Amino acid sequence: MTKRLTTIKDIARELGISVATVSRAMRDTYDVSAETRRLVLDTAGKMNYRPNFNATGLVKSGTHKIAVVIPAITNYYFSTVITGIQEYALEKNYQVMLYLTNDSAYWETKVVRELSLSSVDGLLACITCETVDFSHFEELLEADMPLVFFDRVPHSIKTSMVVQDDYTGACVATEHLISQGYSKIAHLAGPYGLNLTQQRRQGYIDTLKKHNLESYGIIHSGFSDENGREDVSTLFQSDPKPDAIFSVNDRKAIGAILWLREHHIAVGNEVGIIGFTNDPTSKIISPSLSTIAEPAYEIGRTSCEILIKHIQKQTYPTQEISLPTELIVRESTRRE
Amino acid sequence: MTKRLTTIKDIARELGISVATVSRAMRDTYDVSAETRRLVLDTAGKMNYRPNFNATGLVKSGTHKIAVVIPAITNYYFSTVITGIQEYALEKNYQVMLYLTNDSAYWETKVVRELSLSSVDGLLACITCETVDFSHFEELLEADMPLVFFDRVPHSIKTSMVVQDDYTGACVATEHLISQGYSKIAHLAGPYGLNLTQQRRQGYIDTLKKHNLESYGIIHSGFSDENGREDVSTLFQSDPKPDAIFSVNDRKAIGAILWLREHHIAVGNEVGIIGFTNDPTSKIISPSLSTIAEPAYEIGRTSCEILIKHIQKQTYPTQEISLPTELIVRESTRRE
DNA sequence: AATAGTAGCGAGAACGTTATCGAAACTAGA
DNA sequence: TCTAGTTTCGATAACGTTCTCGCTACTATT
Repeated sequence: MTKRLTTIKDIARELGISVATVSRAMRDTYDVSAETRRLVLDTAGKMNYRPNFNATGLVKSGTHKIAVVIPAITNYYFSTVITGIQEYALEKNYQVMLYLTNDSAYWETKVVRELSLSSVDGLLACITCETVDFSHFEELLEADMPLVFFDRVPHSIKTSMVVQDDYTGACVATEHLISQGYSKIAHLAGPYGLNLTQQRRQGYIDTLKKHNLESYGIIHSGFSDENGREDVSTLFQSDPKPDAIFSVNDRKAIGAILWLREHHIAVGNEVGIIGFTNDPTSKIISPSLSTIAEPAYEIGRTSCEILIKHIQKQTYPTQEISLPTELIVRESTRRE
Repeated sequence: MTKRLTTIKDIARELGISVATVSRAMRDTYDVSAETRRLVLDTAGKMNYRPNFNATGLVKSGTHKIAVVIPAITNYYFSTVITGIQEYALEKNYQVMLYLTNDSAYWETKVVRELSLSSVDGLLACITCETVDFSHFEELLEADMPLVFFDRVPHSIKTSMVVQDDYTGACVATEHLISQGYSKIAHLAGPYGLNLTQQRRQGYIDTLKKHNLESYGIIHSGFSDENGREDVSTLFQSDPKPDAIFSVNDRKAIGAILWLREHHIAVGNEVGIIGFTNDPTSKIISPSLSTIAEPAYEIGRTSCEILIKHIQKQTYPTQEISLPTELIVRESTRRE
């Protein structure tokens, strides 16, 4: 960037008017005649003028940028959420800065702490599996930084958040398994501490109780297909064995299917499996995976929408939004 | 952001010294005693000081930000590339701004044009399938904006770019099919105009010629599994039918497998299929998909590395880097 | 003891923009 | 013709940094 860019000073000199007038003409105008306005806009175009965001940000103390802090983007859910965020932000003329925490609490606090308050107008965050201390987020709130959480939300912080309806989704999933004739149902749960693993687990437990069924095991672990593989293997090494599995997400369910397939256990007929997410691979795997579809794109859009409302109006009230999920039936929960 | 943040003025007033000294003490120091430096750093920590990037950016005319312009992030390759970019950028204390073009040339030019030169130090781009006019990129180069392309690169612009070795990868893929005993090989190609579809297609053509084989059809279309589905269906409606397929990417290959499976054609035994990417679903689908693995993460890292070198040294020479690929053999190219 | 050199610091301009205040020029009312 | 009001604009001070000078006080050299 050695070449000097054209500034409003250059335009002012070119036209023989003051910088103040040029500045006024640029924005939605008052106090400036239609003619000079047109003149300014024309020469600005000719001189290829671009506003200097550092300068405007300095004086208005607001950059049109929002930060997104997220564990990863290499899976369907997160990448779709980000797509939703991005699209809404661009519509509203905000730019998004991306920070990957790699599901490490250390990186999360580091990133959030070093996130200079002056460089973004607000923050959209999805916490890691490990995060137990939220002081880095609380510091931001104390400095009046708008902050909204999505998907993985902390229990203790009072700010806006948007999630899918995890509890009802889990209820629907277990209900579906039961209605298909499965009765010995186990649950592949998510990592401890996360709100969504609690919700989905509780939905599972409550609908079992409602039908006077008992759980055939709950195993907590990470979100990967490898985790699902391991967990289903320990589940099937002990007696009595389950005849159905509700998995906290699709990736673990897919790991489970892979393991069962290798051990010649017929998925669907012998043991039913349902996941959560509606990852595209869930309809590619065979047998295809029944699942609870999450509105990932909408979660991205609405959380961004709420954040921008908070940014534009400090008094905007804290909101907790829960978006509906949808049952998608495929082969993995079908008997013959 | 109503609450006023602490500035170096506040620190200066607190300590009874000048802002200049505080500013010097903050950075890697010269002209400041060890004691005042320690003092400044201490009170800066106590007062929770964060540098104002707008101010530093304004005077140094450099934000520590880079922009990434990419068609989408909802697939394995792109999301992994971004992860690589992100990690290297964070190591070097750069922040990344994300712009999704949704594979639309209109959005690409819009985003790139409106990208204020003052808001980022450099640009990392992967063009859309549609892009034929590159003037929006050329304008940036004329303004001395560092710019490096990755994966999908334009043919006509003289700037740094990093790609995988598409040509050799395609050669290895077709070579593998031939060595497995397939001889009637078709190619599911990418969209016209893209450099990588040309390279992979040429690798396919050249190794066929080398073995005195003729092509059993080349069909150009998009990158989705739906495209693969459609193309393989038209391929198998006309005679003579191929006994193997080299697909420009894994998603199309997966679409092809799905179609063949539905039509009871044995993938592997009857017709061999090989893809390109090493998408995780390629080992989940059954039969599992042989493929050419792309170094997505490394492409992200090295393109970011080169961009930052360009940013830090205007005279850094233009580079064209080609990273090696790797053949991964699975079930889809195995005969009994 | 006189001079030169250096370490440490302060004053003030600059970066590009917006905001405040007031000045000119014009219009309208009497 | 004078006054009051309005429209359009210019000067100038901010915003929070960095950077260029230059000044002081101390150390080293002769």
